[in-house]
Amino acid sequence: MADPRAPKAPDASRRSERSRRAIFDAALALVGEVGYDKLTIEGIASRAGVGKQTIYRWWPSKAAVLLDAFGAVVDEYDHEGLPDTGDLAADLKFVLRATADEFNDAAWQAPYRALAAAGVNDEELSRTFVARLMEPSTRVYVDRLRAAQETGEVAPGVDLRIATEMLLSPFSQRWLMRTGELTHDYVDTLVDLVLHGLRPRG
Amino acid sequence: MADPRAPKAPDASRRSERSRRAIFDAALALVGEVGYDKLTIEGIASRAGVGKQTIYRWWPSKAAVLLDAFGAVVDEYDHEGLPDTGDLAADLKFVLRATADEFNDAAWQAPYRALAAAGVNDEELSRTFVARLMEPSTRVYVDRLRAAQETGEVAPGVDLRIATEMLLSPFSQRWLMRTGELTHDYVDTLVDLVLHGLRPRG
Amino acid sequence: MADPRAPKAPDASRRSERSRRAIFDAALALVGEVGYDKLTIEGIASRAGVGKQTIYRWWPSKAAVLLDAFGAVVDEYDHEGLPDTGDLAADLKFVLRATADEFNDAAWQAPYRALAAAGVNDEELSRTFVARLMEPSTRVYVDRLRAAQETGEVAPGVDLRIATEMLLSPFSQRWLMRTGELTHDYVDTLVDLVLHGLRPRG
Amino acid sequence: MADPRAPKAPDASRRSERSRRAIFDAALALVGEVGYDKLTIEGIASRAGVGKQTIYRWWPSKAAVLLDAFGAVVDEYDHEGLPDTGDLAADLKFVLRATADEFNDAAWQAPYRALAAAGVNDEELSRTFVARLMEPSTRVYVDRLRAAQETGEVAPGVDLRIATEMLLSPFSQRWLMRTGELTHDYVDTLVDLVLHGLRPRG
DNA sequence: ACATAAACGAGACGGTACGTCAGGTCTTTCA
DNA sequence: TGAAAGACCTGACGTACCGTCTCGTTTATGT
Repeated sequence: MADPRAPKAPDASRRSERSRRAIFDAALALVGEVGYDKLTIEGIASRAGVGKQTIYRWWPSKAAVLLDAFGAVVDEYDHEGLPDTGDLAADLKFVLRATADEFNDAAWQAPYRALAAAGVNDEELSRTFVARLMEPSTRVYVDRLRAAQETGEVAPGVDLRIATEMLLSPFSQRWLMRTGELTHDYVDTLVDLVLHGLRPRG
Repeated sequence: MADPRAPKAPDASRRSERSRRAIFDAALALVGEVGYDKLTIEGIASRAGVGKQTIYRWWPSKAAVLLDAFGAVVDEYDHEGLPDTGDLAADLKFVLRATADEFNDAAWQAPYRALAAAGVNDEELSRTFVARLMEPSTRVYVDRLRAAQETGEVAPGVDLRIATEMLLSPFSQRWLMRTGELTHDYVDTLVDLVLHGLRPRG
Repeated sequence: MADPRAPKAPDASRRSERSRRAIFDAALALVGEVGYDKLTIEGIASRAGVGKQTIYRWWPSKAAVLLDAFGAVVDEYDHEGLPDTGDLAADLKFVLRATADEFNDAAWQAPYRALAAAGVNDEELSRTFVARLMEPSTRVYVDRLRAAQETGEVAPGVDLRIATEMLLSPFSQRWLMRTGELTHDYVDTLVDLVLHGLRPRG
Repeated sequence: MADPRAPKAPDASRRSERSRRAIFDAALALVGEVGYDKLTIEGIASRAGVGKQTIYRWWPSKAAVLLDAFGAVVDEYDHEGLPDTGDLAADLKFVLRATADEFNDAAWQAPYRALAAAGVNDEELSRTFVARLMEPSTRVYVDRLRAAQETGEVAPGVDLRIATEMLLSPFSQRWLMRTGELTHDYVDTLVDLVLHGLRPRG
């Protein structure tokens, strides 16, 4: 029973896949070239060889377009859990070093920064951004820490969500606010310091 | 030795203090009312009873106006160091609880969020933002931790800058990305977890 | 064969007739109310209930708008030739008296003056102004004088273009520069004096 | 007895002659370089090395400045009457040919055109323009024609003001509206045609 | 296979804000 | 105290995009 007040419900089954792809490509290319503030719907449409209405039909804002576009890229990566060699510190350092390298890659910077920034001012967008892009990566750390908690490497009773934040937030914050470099040394120091705090006491 | 290529250097000594104040008030009021994206230079000028050119003469962007405006407010606070009762955990919890309350205050939210977001996409702005608004607050934590290190509460050799990040970044990140509430309980748990990691090993 | 350097060619077939009309009406009304110098594109757009871009899309300047607007009004008049009763003097006086009355009408004054003035400083505009508004009225005089030349009322060999100027220029000049009134008496005297000069000699 | 409502009465005796000259020079130079529409008070002030207020103190508009500036130049010419060799046609042709050459000189064009155009839309300005610049040149023609009327070359009873208009208006109009060239041939034809009309009848 | 309805490309439209320019007023500083 | 310098408020400029709204033109079933 459709809401008769609804303005229009475009028929998703007839949607042009070609246009969708072209819009994603254009959006990602443009945000890298001109930055988020100068990214425009008209620019995306023109670069994609698409009518403006085709964008407005399927997305409510340029942030939503970019989120979908970036999400499509991210989804192509496998999201296996973290490795579990039995050495928690080594496992965390290994993955975080790889993540640091990723964040230092220019192709990721522009869209990720843009979306993070847009989310800061737009509550709904930030919820989607967190759920779609941040939560999946966060969860694997929580899972690995839980495994470590079960083997006694991490003290029982520690709030793993907060523990993960202690690990990932300094990392993200440094990058977002440019308060420091994301080097492998930094990652190692951070992991050691955090794990020390999580270790069973006494 | 002035740069002869400089387009024009307005004479700061003739600047109207009345206009400057009115612009700050208008900017802060408007960013709270309509949000950063709908904040416009024209809107600020009109609300402040000021010509647009008076804004363009002294600031390069709306972000710069807002940064100055918010900075002026922040500067009115005393920036004493953290209390030092000898109990590091208690001191940190006391101050962080107060900060949490501050961040939950709507009047602070709008401009701070706006500037953080703008900084994410604008390197130069982010440097100013960090130096002007974040660094002063961060430094007092570093100082308090150094004092604690000297009394042996904190292990020698710990990188205090990173330690401070472990404390403040999860806090900021939660707030910026809305991944959780800033409650007193959260603050207490975070402080305990972090301090445990900093404690001398034994 | 389109000029590829041309910036953009708006599609005239999609043009809104309603907007075009509204712009003409607004331009003519405003030039009468506030005068040419205080006539603004923004004012026209606002009065016409039209976006500024809709004006800039189709006209290069406010003078061009006004020229089209006034031209559209003028085109509604029939441009029959002058009457030919066989009495040249009477025919000229009859038409020139009517023209004098027209020029003394406030509704004609504002746009005509404005365009004449704009043309003085803008060569291209003046060419259009002359071709579109002045030439058609001038031609009918030349034609009538030619007929008179064939009947012998006007001396053969007289340059009819210059003869027409002798008749019309004093008239226009008086009005433009406000050096005198355009009365029926003035018209009669002028016609008599000019025709005397054109009469066959001997 | 000064009008106490008058906002301010600058003391003309203290006026800086140096500034006045510089303003005239700047105005005439600029109107030639950029045209009347792009001539600005700020531009004149800056070029003249003068404060804007110094212009506003002494003139009400840029047209007034230009009128004074051009008038000062014109006043340096002697305004003797027309020559009177006894041959009216020859005398008129001689002077009108010289005038045609003058009007074809670029240095005269810009300010004269500008003032004529400004006068079309501004009644008060046009009165001053006519009285200051046009009337003196016109009067010498009227005087010469009166002399001719007394010798019988021109029919008694002819309105000399209108006769002069028949001679000068076609000339000015051609130039203002660019409807034709001001050649010596043109001048000769015009003079002959007009004089024929003025000749005693019978 | 073909009718038909939707999505599509294109882009004109009424708007808002941009950043710039100049107008005319006012104040400060200097000679 | 007149003049230079220039900051100020005002308001129009011409441009860029916004989001909405037609226009024909594909395209993709569904009978």
